[in-house]
Order: sequence, then C-alpha cells, then structure tokens
Amino acid sequence: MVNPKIIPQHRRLYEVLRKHILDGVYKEGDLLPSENELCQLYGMTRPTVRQSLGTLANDGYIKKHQGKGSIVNNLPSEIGILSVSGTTSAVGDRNLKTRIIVKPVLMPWPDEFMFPVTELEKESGCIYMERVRLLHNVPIFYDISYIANINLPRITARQFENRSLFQILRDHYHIEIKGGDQRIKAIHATIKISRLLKLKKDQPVLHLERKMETNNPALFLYSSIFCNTEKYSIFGRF
Amino acid sequence: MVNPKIIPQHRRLYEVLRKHILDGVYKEGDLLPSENELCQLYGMTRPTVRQSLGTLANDGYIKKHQGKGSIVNNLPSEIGILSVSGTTSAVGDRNLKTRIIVKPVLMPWPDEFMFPVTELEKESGCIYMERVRLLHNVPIFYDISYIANINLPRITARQFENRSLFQILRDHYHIEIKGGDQRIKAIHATIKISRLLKLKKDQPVLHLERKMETNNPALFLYSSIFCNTEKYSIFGRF
DNA sequence: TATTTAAACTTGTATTTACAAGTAATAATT
DNA sequence: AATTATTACTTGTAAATACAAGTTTAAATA
Repeated sequence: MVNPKIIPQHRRLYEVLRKHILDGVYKEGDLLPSENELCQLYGMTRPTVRQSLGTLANDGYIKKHQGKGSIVNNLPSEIGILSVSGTTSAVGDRNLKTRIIVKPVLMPWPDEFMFPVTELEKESGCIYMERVRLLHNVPIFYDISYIANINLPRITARQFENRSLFQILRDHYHIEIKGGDQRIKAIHATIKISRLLKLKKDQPVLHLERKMETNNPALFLYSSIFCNTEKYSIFGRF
Repeated sequence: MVNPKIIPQHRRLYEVLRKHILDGVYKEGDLLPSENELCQLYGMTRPTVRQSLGTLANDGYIKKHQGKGSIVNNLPSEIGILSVSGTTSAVGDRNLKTRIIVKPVLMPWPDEFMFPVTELEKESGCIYMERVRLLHNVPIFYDISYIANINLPRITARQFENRSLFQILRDHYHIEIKGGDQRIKAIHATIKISRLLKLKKDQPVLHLERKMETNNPALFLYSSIFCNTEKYSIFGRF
C-alpha cells in the first residue's frame, strides 16, 4: 500500500503559485520570481521548477519570455468552460447556484447517444441528472449529465444542490477528470430549453457535448450543456 | 547572426511523430515506441524525448499511460478550430477553399472594437479583410480579419486565394502564432451572414472573437468568425 | 552626452544519472 | 489448474550540470 497523500513537488509548486495568482499575490503583468529564485525559495531544482511553470503556462496563468521571466496573464472574467472540466471551476463558486431539474436516477443509456459507449458502460446502466446553473441568479447553463454506473455506490442518494458534481466525485469516489473531448454547435432553443433558461423561443443557444476522461480508464462522464450566451460569452485560451 | 534554421531536437521529434500519426504510420490505439526506443532511434536522451511526447500529449495526439506507454488518440474528424490558430490547420487544406469578400485594405480601426487595442496599433492602422471559407464547396466560415499594420510591407498586394493567412505571414514576414484568447457566442445570423453562408435568416450561427498573439510582442491578429455549425460541429480537446 | 560594449541576469535546450511506480508477462508456488 | 510472486518492461519524478540565447542593466568608449 502506498500513501496516496504524497504529491509530486512540481505539482505542489504549481498549486501554490496558482493560488497566489488567483488570490492576487501576483497580479496581472507581474513578473513571477525567476526560476532560480523559486529553486531557493521552495528547495527544489530547476527542472522541477520548470515543470511547474510549464504547466502554469500551459493552463494560461502565466506567459514565459526567454531572457525576461514569467509574466502573469490577464485572467478572463468571462466563463472559461472550454478548457476546464466543470461549470463550477469555470465561473468560480461565488455566484453560482444550482437547481436540480431531474435528481440522479439510474436508467438505461439512450438509444442514440451523442458519443459511442462501451459494452461495459451499456451493461452498467447510466446515472442521469438534469441541472440548471444560475449565475447571479440568472439561469445560464442547462446541464444534462450521464455517468456510467461503475463503482459509484449510493450516488443517486447524494445531495447535489449548490455542489459541484466533480467535487462529489473527487471527495467520495476519488475520481479525477483527466481531460476530454467536446463539440460545439449553435442551435435554436427548444421549448423546454427556453423555459428552463427563461429565453424567447428560437433564441440561439450554445450547445456543448462533452466526453470527459477520468483516472478510471473505464469511466467516462458525459455532459450535454445548453448555454445562454446573450450576456456572458464562453471564454477560452489556446 | 544566428542560423534560424536550427530547430530544437525535441521539436524535430515532435514534428516527425506528429506527421507519422497524421499519415497513419501510427494508427488510433497504437502504442508508440517506448521512450528508450525513441532515444535510440533518434539519438537523443530521455528528457528530450519526453519533452516531445509531452507536447504531443498536450496537443491531443497521444495519451500517456504510466507503465504502459504512449497510445495514439482518436483524431477528431470534426473541425478543430478551438485549439489551433487558423481554419486551414483546423480542417486541413484538402477540402478547404477560400473566397475573398473584401480584399486586404488599410483602414483605421473600428471605433468599438471587440478587443482593446494599444496606441501603437491605433497609430499603425488596421489591415482589414473578409473571406468566406468553403468546406467541400459549402460555405462554413465567414472570417473577418484585422491586423495591425506593423512591419508588413506590401501585404495588401498579396494573393490570399486558397492560401492560409497564417502561411503568408509565416513565409513572408516570419510571424508565428503563439497563442491567444477567444470568446464564443451563439447568435442569430444577420442578413449579410445568412447571404454569405447561404443560410435562412435568423438561423443560429456560432460567433468566435479571437485575439492571437505572435512572436512579435507588439503584433496581434484579430478575427471575428461566423460559423455554420448545422452540419459540422466545432471540435476541441481539453 | 550619446553610443557601444560588456556583464549579469533571465529562460531554453540538452545530457547524465538515479530511483519510484504502474503494467504485463513469466515463473514459481500452492 | 489456478493463484501468487517475480521479473522485465513501461512512464513518472527528481537531482546535478552545462551551455545557448534573449533581455536588461551598467560600464566603457567615442
């Protein structure tokens, strides 16, 4: 048995610097301490420090300049769902509320599903739920989630109000999102969608279909997200 | 003076492996040669090889599995514009045609621009052009491009038919796209858009607003892209 | 004073070495 | 024969070292 609490050093430094940036210790345009300074400060070698900075740069928090240093990026005020896993981490949980439309239920997979599912997934059945996410009390996202029922005991009994689905999966089932695929379309709001998001019928909405991979190679999460982009744009870096 | 042709080894290996994957030498699900094998094959050390594989994994071409190896990903058949710079590299140039709507002209920047522009950009003026991009002879993208007129001699005289804007910038001006920001909305097609993309009026279209950074820190490219997602979804990995 | 040169930083690339940890196939044991 | 343990692979983490290349500052020179 191995201690699951040991976190790699480069990951530790990444988390520290990321938090400092989000907390405003380092502000937009600021120069981060140089790699050698970080080595001294945190007692690690340059390759390790560079791995942390590389990940930070990759996630869009900093931008590296040869001969100059690492500069903190302007962090988007818009909704950054394109490069992250859940709506909670995309907008922050300060002003996000959740309304359950359909509580988690176990059911067979839909016949025409948006992504191909494996035999194992099909046999296990599908945990289905519908939620509306409100930003500043305005409904913005209508999320339909599908999860294969693989090693998720009692999940249909849990409380999802104002909590992130991903947080529950991480805390209770040690499931981490590793990455995923997504498709985006612009569509007309159906009657149901326009009712849930308080839109006029036929108003254009953004439709995201996502397949998310987890640390369990057999377990995927699927989401169909309808998004009102009238007020808030969806934001991303590339 | 330094030879600009020297390419880092890790970049070279990245390009080689990427090409092999795109050419089908390594197919979806295949295991790439192990890191040590790649070391021998290409005469470099493991950290260098790992850097190449890291970038490939980051760009979504492979997925690494500890103790197992690097497995080639299923490559999206959809349009992968979300994580890359131009429509050409997003869909490949095989079936992409370009129709110029407004030839490149030098003009002042619009008053209400989608992104804030610097004083230098404002003084330099703006090179403006409109194009429609056709996929399999169907109009899919309506691109409006804005470039600051900074060290781009004779650019308004160049031929843009069936060529990538980014290719011209790279070949003639040594400008490389480093990354950027984007916003996405779903909107109603205006009359002009519906005419250019052969849509019904008020059909929903995807609107992308992008700011792209280049290797010239003062030079940014801006695009406003309207996309018909009825047949083709926009695809991305995260 | 203005310009050029040099030095002292910064990050980028690359090698070498070592061990940890996950995976899969084999051999040994029951 | 089925299970368990070993072994040989794989990638992950980390250190120490060296030099290249871009940027900024300060010193030297005109």
